[in-house]
Amino acid sequence: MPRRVTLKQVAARAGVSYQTVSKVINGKAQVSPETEARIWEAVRELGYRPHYIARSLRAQRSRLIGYSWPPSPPDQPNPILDLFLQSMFTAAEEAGYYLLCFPHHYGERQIESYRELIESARVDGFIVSSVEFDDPRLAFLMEKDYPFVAFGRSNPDWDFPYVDVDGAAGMVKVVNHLLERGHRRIAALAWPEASRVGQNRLDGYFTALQRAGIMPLDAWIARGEGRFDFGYQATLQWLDLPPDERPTAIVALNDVMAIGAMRAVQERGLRVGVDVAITGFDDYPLVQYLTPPLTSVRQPIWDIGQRIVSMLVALLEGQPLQERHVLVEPELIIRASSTGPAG
Amino acid sequence: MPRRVTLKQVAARAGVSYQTVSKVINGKAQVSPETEARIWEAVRELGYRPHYIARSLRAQRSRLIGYSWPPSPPDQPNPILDLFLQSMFTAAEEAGYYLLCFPHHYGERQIESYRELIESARVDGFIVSSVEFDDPRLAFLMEKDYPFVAFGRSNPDWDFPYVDVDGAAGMVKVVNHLLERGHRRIAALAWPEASRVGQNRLDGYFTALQRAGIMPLDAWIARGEGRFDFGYQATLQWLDLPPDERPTAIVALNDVMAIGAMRAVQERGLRVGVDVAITGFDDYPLVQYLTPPLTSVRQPIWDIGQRIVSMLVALLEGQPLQERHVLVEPELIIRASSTGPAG
DNA sequence: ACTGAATAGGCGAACGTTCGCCCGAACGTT
DNA sequence: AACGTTCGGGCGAACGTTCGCCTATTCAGT
Repeated sequence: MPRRVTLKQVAARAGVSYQTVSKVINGKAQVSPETEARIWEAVRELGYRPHYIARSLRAQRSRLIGYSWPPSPPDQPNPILDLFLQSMFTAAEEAGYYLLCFPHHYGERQIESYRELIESARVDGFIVSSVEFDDPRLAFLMEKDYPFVAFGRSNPDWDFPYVDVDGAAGMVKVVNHLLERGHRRIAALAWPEASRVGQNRLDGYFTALQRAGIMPLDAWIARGEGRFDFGYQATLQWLDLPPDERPTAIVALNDVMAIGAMRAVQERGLRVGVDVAITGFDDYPLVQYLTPPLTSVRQPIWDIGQRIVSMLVALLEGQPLQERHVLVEPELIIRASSTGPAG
Repeated sequence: MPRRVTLKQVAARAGVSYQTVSKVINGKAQVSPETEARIWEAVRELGYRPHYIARSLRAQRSRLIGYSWPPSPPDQPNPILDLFLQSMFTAAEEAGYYLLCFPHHYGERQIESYRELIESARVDGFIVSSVEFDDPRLAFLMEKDYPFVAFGRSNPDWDFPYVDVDGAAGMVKVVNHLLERGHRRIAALAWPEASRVGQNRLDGYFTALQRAGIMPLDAWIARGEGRFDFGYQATLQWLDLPPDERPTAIVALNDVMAIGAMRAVQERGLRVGVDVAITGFDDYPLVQYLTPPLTSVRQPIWDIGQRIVSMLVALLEGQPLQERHVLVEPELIIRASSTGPAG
C-alpha cells in the first residue's frame, strides 16, 4: 500500500494551513488568486485525492446508495438487471455517489439488512425494487424517515417517491394493436391476483377491450405462475374451445408464458401469427430470434434507472423533488408473432 | 435522522470507559465476566451498532469490494449477472464485506475509475471480470500491488489470482457427446481469433476431435462476431456443401449463434436434432424452451462467485491462498437439439 | 513481608477530514 | 483620527472509532 497523500502534505508544499487547502478544494474559501493557484498546483503535483472515509466521517454521509434485489428463479434470470444497474451507477457516479449492493433476505432478516446499513451509517439512502403491496421495506424506511426511491408502486395510501412502468398503458398498446388487426376474441395469460404488477397489466387489457366495446369471456382469462408450462397448458385448453369462442389472439403478461403458448399452437399444427396471434411482455432477450419472432413490450429501463437515481440524489442533497411519482410508458415492439410472416 | 448511539453512551450506561467497550466488542479485552455482561447488556438495550465509517477511518480499510463490468449489447444482456452478483455479495456479507459497483468506462477513463477508488480509499480490493489478453486493469492493479481476483485468465506470463471456467473442457464434453452419437463431420461456429474465451473453447473442439482421430476440414470452422445472423449465414453455407463434406453436427461457441443455425436448418426443411445436431454454449435463459430445446453448456456461476469472493477476502485478511488459480468445469446440458425428439 | 506476574481497565493519541470562529491587515467612510 | 467592513487565512475542535501503553489491584510463590 503506497503512503497516502494527505491535506497536510499539500498544505506544507503550498505553504498554508491544511484547513485552508480543504476550503479551497471544497470551493468555500476566500483566498487570494495566487494562493489558490499555489494550492491547486500542489494538489496536482502530489496527486492528492480526498480521503473519502475521513470526509464521510466528518460530513456524516457516506455518499453510498444501497440497493438490493430478490434473486430470480434460476431458469429465468432477470434480463434487465444489467442495464438497470449500469444506468443507475452511471447516474450515481456523475453525482458523486456509488452503489452498494447487498443481499436480499427473506422474512425477519430482510428488514434487518436495511437496519444494519442505516445504523452503521454505511449508506445515505436506498433504492427499492420489486415492490409489493404493503411492502415491509417501504414501511420500515418511511417510519425511519430514511431517504429512498422505489421502482414500483405499492399501497396507494402510502406517499413515497417512486418511478414505475405504466404496465396498463403497455397492455393497452398490445390490445389495440391486435384490435386493429381485426382480432375480437383475445385471451390473456395472467398472473395470480396477488401480483401487483400483474393486476396493473391486466387492467390495461380490460380497459382496451372495454373501449372497443368487447366483453371478454371469463374463460379467456387464465391465471398462473408465469411459467412456460402454464402458458402451454392454458393455451391447449383454449384451442379446444368451440370455434366461436376460441381466441384468435393471446396476450401473455410475460414472455415465458407467451413462448409456452407458441409451443402449444405449433404442436396443434397451427401457425403463430397467422392462425393465432401471440404477444409477450418484457421483451426478454432472444425472443426476437424465436420462430416467429415474438411481439412484446419493452420497458425504457435506462431512463428509469437514471430517473430513480436523480430523484434519490435530489432527496439526499435536500433539493425539492419536482415529481414524486413518475410513470413511464413502455414501448410496443411488433414482430411476426402477432402479424404473420408478411409483417 | 435519529441520533446515533455511540460507544460513549454505551460506556456511560455500563459504567466503564468507552475504550473498554470497544475492546469488549472486538473481543480483545481482558475484563471480568460481570463487566463484560454489563457492557453487552448496555449494547443491547441501547441498540448500539458500530459506526462503520469511523471504524474504517481508524482501521484504514473500508470493507468494501469494488466491482465493475462492461455493459452488454442491448439485445443480449448478460443472463448470469444476476446470479453472479447474488453469489458474490452473499459470500461477501458473511465475511463482513459489501460490494461497491461502479461504471465501466473505456479508454483512459477505465483505469482512472480504479485509481480514483484506490486513492480515495473507498475499496479494499477489486473483482475484475471480462478479462482480456493483456488487460490494462490487471496490469494496473498488479503494478499498484492492490488486491484483486480476476474472473478469467489473461496473459499467461502474468501471475495473479483468478477463477476461470474451463471452456476447453466444456467443449470437449460437447464434442464427445456428438461423437458418441455417431457424428463425424462436426462444424464449429467460432469467434474471432482475438477472443481469449473463444480460443479457449475452440481448443476443446480440436482436442476432442484429435483424440477421436478426426481431422476437421478448414471449411468447418467459421469465425464471426457471435451474433444470430452470423450463425444463420454460416450454416446456410455449410448446408450447401457436397453431401460427403456437409457437417451433420454444428457446435456453436455461444447460444445466439446456435439459434441462428437452428433457424437456417429449419428453413431448409431439415429437422434440428434429427438431420443436423446443434449445440450452444452458456445455457442462455429460454433456450430450454426453444423448439427443439437447445443442448448447451452451463457454468457453475454461483460457485464461481463464491470462490472469487472468498479468495479476495483471504487476500484482504492477509491469509495465504491455498489456490491462486482455480479452473472450474462447466456442465453439459443435453437437450433435443442434439439428440432428436426421442431424447 | 517482599517480589513478580497476571488481571482488569483507564487514558491519550491518531486516522484525515470539515466546520465555525477568530484575528490581523487593508481599505473606505464619517 | 476613530470606526466599521471586507478580505485572507489560521486555529481548535469534532466526527466515532481502535490501538498501544500505562497503572492499580490481586494473588501465588518464596
